[in-house]
Amino acid sequence: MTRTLGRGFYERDPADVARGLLGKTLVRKLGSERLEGVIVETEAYYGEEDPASRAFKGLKSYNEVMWGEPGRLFIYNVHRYWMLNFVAHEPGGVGGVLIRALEPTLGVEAMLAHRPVEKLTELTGGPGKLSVALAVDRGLNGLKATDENCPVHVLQGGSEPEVASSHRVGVTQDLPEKLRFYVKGSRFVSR
DNA sequence: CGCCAGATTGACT
DNA sequence: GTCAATCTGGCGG
Repeated sequence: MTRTLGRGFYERDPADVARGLLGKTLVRKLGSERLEGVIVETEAYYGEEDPASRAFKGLKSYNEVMWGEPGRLFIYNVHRYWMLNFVAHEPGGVGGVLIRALEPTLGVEAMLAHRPVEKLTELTGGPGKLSVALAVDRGLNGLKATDENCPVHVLQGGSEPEVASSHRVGVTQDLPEKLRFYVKGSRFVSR
């Protein structure tokens, strides 16, 4: 019997949560369909002290969930794509973890219906790609992923992969810390 | 209201 | 390598 990750998992420093999510299984329930993939790449974001964070400009209606309960979904738009994040921070803090890449394990046909591609590594190897494949959009923002009935949640257990880190991708102003984490050697990690 | 920029992607020189 | 698509919010008139 697999269980979903609870609030305690997400109520830590975002970098620890980002590392901890690697190797775990992300579940997307779509009606009667069930899509799954193993998380292979994440990035941590902090609050108003992090110039790359959506929380940098202070509390706004679109980013308010970053101040809220750890384990909720935080979804926002960049260009024409949706970014899937989990709210993660220590008690009283602000932050989140961006899911950047997955290795598809279940429901590949349904994912391909959302996002037709030749190679499987092109299906979920990037934050925008993965959201299209899993049909993630704004409508999921703020949902409690700690609830196993949530259409998006993460399972306990999984492997403990070898983790590598680097600076975050695509940000104009990064912090000195390396806040991007990925499974070493995975073909599904973006770029 | 109009214009700019962004944690992206894909098509093209 | 460059560049634009297309959505959302920030900001100035």
